[in-house]
Amino acid sequence: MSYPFSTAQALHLWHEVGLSQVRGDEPDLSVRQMTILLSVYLESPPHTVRALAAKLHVSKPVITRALDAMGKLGLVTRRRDETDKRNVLIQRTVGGSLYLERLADLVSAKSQEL
Amino acid sequence: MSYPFSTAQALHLWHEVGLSQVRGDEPDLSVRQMTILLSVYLESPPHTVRALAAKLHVSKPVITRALDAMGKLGLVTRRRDETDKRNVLIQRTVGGSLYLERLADLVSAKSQEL
DNA sequence: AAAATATGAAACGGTTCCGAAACAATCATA
DNA sequence: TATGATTGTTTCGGAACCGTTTCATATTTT
Repeated sequence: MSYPFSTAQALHLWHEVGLSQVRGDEPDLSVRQMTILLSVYLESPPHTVRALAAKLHVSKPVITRALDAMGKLGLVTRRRDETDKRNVLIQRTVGGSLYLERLADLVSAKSQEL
Repeated sequence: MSYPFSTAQALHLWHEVGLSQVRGDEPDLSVRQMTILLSVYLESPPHTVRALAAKLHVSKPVITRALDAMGKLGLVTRRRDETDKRNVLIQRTVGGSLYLERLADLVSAKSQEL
């Protein structure tokens, strides 16, 4: 992107994307859940509960519960770390990839209508 | 903005803004609440519960409760419509303006770091 | 004036989330 | 091997949100 947003454009973009999410049938994730999901998909593994909690400045139970919820939606999976069985490794799924792909397309499309 | 986002840039922007919101002390609004707030501030008055519910494809109680919550935070106010006393007019506040101003600055700033 | 309509809020039961604390499992250390 | 740390989960009471239904008030229609 060559030029940054104006603040007015930023709000319009947020509004449009929010409208699409609220109107749509997809269950809309909370800001926390979405941020966790994006961390898992945009940053390099491994992803652990503790590391995510520290990164987002939230407690570990917040991460655990968000993973429960997103796991039910098929957006992430958990697996035990075999080298250190205390750890849980959060893994990507096809469903999560598709979900974020749709989000990215939506944002990208709305950014062209400014 | 001269060029639209790439989908990868869109996800990075969403991630960065989400991180700032989750980390910050501000209470983060739900997607629905945020979208209602943006509708009130970006579109021309008057704003009624019914119109907002229709616009977002949600039920009226969803709007009422969101207004309750955001009212407590000082982001919006309600006033009776004197010409049709069934209506409630949702009004902007200084607090709401400042809140969205901070959001806009955040998004605009993060969009420059892509 | 009476009945039907419209609007927003309140009540209800169920689900989800929160922070704090307690917990089981695993690892590291001595 | 026993003790202490570390990791993720669970539990607890409290709060918020959901959809549906019911309600009070106000307006419109007949």
